[in-house]
Amino acid sequence: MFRGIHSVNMDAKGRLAIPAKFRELLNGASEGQLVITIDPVARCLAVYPLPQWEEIQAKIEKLPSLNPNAKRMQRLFIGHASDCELDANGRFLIPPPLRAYASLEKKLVLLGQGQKVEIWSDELWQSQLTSMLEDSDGMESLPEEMQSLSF
Amino acid sequence: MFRGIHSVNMDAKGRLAIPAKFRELLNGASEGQLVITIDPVARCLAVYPLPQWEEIQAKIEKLPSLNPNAKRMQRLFIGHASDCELDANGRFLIPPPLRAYASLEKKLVLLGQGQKVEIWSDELWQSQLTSMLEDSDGMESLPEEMQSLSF
DNA sequence: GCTAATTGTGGGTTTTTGTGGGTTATATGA
DNA sequence: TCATATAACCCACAAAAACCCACAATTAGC
Repeated sequence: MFRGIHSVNMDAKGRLAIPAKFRELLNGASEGQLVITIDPVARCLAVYPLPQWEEIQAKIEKLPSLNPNAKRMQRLFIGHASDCELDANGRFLIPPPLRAYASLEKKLVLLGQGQKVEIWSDELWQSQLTSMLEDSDGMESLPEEMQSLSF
Repeated sequence: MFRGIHSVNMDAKGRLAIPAKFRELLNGASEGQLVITIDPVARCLAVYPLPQWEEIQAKIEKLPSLNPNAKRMQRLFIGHASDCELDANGRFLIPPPLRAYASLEKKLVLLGQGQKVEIWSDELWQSQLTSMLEDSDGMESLPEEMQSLSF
């Protein structure tokens, strides 16, 4: 299970070093093979260990092709998915089109999110974070399942 | 069950020594393995023994991914959760991003809160305490479940 | 009130992790 | 077929965190 936040730098060659904690999980689950794609909703990227990704792709492919939203989801999500492999130092290259989608420059933020890791530009993440924290209404309009959560 | 308040100092390396009482509880529940994350509502951190945290994470991950508030909760809560382990002296390192979130400097306050321990900057806690005490109206506008509590 | 044990604190050392850059291979297009 | 650009591979150094040990302070027991 991925969790936690890490600040990392993308180097001049567009390589991203995965922090040691995430690397262990990726190596364990898939010998360093991963899939990176875009988040269709937010301007960030999502990284999955290969096996988990294949399950997700299978589910999405089964959606009815004639439904425009399903088609859209397939184009965005599957269409942008690239296979990557970690090098000897635990780094991989982020494909340039994905870099552009998420406005990635030097400073990035990695967010562990259970089965996937999200990649944000530092700048975008900071503003996202600020608005999430300011918007205190959010907590009152939570889905029912959550109202009863205590933690 | 954690309870009680403790003042502690974070050392120059960002390490925090858990008071003996809490340490016993953590060691018993999880051999010193713990998870620290932010409180999405207040500017403080929350520490859980690993097993309890995993239950909570599982619940939160099951929330619908397309609901924006659920997503927000996942990013804040799971996104900031880091695994830590107590060293031989019962200390652990607070990840720098979390330190920043809760404005932690040297003097901290630990607050036992049942299944979790809250970590506050001493300064923030003092002002929080003052405002909680001043705002005595609060007690009259409690949710129904509480109106009937006797203690 | 003294001693002993436990707890809290500081800092040095070693190992791991992160970062940069050089070199070789591979692909692309002229 | 060759030239150029890009990506994979490899090595070396810098930084940080984990580990370990030793001492100070506090508490408890006698």
